[in-house]
Amino acid sequence: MTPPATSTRTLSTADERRESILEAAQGIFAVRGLHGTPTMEIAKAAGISQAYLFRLFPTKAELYIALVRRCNERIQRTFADAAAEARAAGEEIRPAMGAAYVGLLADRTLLLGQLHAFAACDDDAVRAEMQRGFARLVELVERESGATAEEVRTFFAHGMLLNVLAAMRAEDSDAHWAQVLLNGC
Amino acid sequence: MTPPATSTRTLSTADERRESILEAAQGIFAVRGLHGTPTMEIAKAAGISQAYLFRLFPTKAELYIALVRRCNERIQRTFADAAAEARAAGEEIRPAMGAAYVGLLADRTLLLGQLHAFAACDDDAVRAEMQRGFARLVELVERESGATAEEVRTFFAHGMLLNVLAAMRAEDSDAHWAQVLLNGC
DNA sequence: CATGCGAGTGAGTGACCGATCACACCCCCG
DNA sequence: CGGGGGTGTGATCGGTCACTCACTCGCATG
Repeated sequence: MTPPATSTRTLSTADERRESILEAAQGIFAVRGLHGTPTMEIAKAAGISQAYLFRLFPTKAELYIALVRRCNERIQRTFADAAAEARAAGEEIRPAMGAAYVGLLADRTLLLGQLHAFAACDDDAVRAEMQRGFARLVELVERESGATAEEVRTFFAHGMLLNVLAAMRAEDSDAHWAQVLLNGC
Repeated sequence: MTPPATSTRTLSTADERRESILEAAQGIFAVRGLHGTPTMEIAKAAGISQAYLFRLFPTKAELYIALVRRCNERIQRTFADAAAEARAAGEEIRPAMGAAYVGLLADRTLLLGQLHAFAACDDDAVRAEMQRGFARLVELVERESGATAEEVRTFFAHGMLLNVLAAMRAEDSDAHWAQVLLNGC
């Protein structure tokens, strides 16, 4: 069933392929979004044929949703880990979650991917996945940080601002507006 | 040149058509975005043939950019008017801009359209237009309201949060996360 | 070695979409 | 009334895209 770890396989298992496809797809979808990126580009980036991509993900939409779920789970896990570590070390939770947040910002494709996921929310399945992700994340932040509703709201608001600033490439601009809005990151 | 106002014209001028196309396009593009919406749908919504749409806007991208510019100008004008009115009435500027802001929120297509415009920022021309719009808006808010950089940042951050909440249809949800994030609108 | 199964692909197919073009129609002006 | 310029359309084209199918190959097992 499971090949030994020392195996010199040239072929991958389907699960390994799915994972590497999702990894490649994240970088591609993050630039042009669900409707803007052809499946051929993703297949190329993943190093497989387009035909095989469609065997592993029966539909472009299903691939996209799997990617959205993966990103949401990654964000969720990052925050949960940070909170758990702080709690175990007897440190304050709130700054730890802030730090985890800043760490996430380093990944530009995550921010852009999230923005495109919001834009793709016209699709029912995408919207359901995003709502589910937000629900879990808000719950986690509230429970772990003990912040008030207004604090939580401002926390997420600044996150969304960073999404759009990433899309506009504010970091590459030294214009006044970019300085003002990016200040504090 | 200009037809008399009492004319019983059945044909429109090109400028009138362009305007009604942009009006129709806003509602359509706001749902599925630049890459997700076919030009045929816009032509249908505007009540003209697709061929004529392409005569009035030589390219789908140019139509989209004209729309983005129109939206930006509308936002800009709304804020400027609110500030001017408050100033003339001797009232405080900052609450007036907040009120103008809330008024803008009533138009869901404006929020969704802006979100899709951010997502379309991979296109150089779209990004340039959005940067220009943001630059002018930040400048206006700063100058008129006299807010600090941090206040301006938080102001825009909450605006961007409302964009994504509109995309996720948080207003139609009575879930906890929606209550928390929408509270105060 | 034989055989069976999962990994992987080249070559399509039908549908759709952006863009074009030849042409019809309306309206104003001399 | 005739003609010219602006409004508007039907038909279509070239290209692209999501998705399919028939097929090959690699590898573990007996």
